[in-house]
Amino acid sequence: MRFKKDASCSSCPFPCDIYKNSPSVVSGSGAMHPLHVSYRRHQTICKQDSSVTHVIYLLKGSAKLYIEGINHRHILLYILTPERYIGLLSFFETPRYSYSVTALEDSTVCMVELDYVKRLYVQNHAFLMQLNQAFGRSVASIMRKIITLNQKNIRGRVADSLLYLSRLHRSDSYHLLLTRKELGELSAISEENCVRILSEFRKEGIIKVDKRQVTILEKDLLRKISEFG
Amino acid sequence: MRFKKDASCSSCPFPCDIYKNSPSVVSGSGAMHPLHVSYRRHQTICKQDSSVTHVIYLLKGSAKLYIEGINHRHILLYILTPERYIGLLSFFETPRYSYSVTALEDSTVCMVELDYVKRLYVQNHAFLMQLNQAFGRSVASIMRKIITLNQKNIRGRVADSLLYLSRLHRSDSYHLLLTRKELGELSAISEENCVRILSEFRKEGIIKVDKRQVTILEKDLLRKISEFG
DNA sequence: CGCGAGCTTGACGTTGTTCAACTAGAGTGG
DNA sequence: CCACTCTAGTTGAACAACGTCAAGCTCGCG
Repeated sequence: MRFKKDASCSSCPFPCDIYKNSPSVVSGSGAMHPLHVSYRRHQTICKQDSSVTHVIYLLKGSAKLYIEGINHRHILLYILTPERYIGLLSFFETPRYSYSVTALEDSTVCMVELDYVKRLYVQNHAFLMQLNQAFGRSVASIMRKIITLNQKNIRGRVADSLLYLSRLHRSDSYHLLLTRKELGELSAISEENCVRILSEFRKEGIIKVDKRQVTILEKDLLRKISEFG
Repeated sequence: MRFKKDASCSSCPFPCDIYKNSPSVVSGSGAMHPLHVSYRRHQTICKQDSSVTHVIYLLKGSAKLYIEGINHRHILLYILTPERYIGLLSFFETPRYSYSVTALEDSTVCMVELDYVKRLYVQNHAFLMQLNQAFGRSVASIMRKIITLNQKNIRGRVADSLLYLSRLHRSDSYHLLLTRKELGELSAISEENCVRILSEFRKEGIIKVDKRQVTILEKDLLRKISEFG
């Protein structure tokens, strides 16, 4: 279950970019009507093919962004952490989401109506450029993902995922937010092979794994494996 | 080799979106300075990792957009035909291209300085939305591509590519602009397997192939193969 | 205590890549 | 005009990489 409540931005503990860039009065009428919504692990924040009505901003927690393919097999593109847009890619897009987002931990988001953001967008150059740049970075990262998934072997792809998570957590030792199956989806491999590679890396002394706690011991080696080998 | 000449938009035989959306005077000074450039087959129009300085608009010919991966292996994302933006994805992006574009036929493009387009962009809502929507469609198509490349077998991927080209040419019979190797890159498979699948499809009576001329005979069947199997 | 979710490992079969050899046609220079 | 060379296309066979299936293990929870 989830709760909703109207939020007032001036009292919001997590003032977001949209609020920061809002003038005191947005012409064209209509107020912001921000809506804070909480989700628990496994709950879907937005669903592929459903219509895009709000810009969603992640305030607390974490979530996975993935595309649903054939037979509902998932490919996990990246993990969202505060404070990032969730609805960003789709904001510029056709009216429907081309991906799904699901909470990994209990999470809170702020939803702002799309129309409001579009009005803000055309009035505020700085905000416009901010959105566009964030968007551009997403595209660049998707391009890299395509290369990784198609041209690296599974060891390289798992190494990539582990390094990605290390950057995300800003530490060489972190708690995996993902199950083995999800880590496999992030690397576009089967759960079984994901486990196998983790075991290999552990036996080779490259990483330490205790349940979901991962520690990278040989970062340079892992980087070499990620680059191909 | 390529030739350059300054062009005047009012006399341009291919007036583009940028021109159509330009007011008579763009405030903030600076004229448009459009530049028409011709390329021959195999010449590179823009190069992955080089800096983005112009918005490029394809006027005549055709070109392939691809990302260069490990060991210079290419993945062909799509084919550009008039009148489409080439530099579009990168316009919103970081200062460097995340892909390369190479002419498939002798082609002509129009280049407009990025700064000019950015000024235009913030002044003209309609143009802004036009760009954003074109951009959004690109993203949606890349998402579908990821699914295709990762979750379909090679028969399905080649079927996909043939159907894609059929939509592009608006005909069930068309001249392949691509070599077998390039058709393989579009499907992210090896040249040899690409040839093999084409032969299979031919023997099964699904397509007719005479050198580069392809005719789809059993479109429904091809669609089924593309959907998996 | 039993059950289910997450994790782990081995064995096996399929899929797709790579290597190698060969053909056809187009372009080039003696 | 013919030998040459280069590119594009084609096919077969060997091999490696992954996915799938099956079995079992652990831990937390009702």
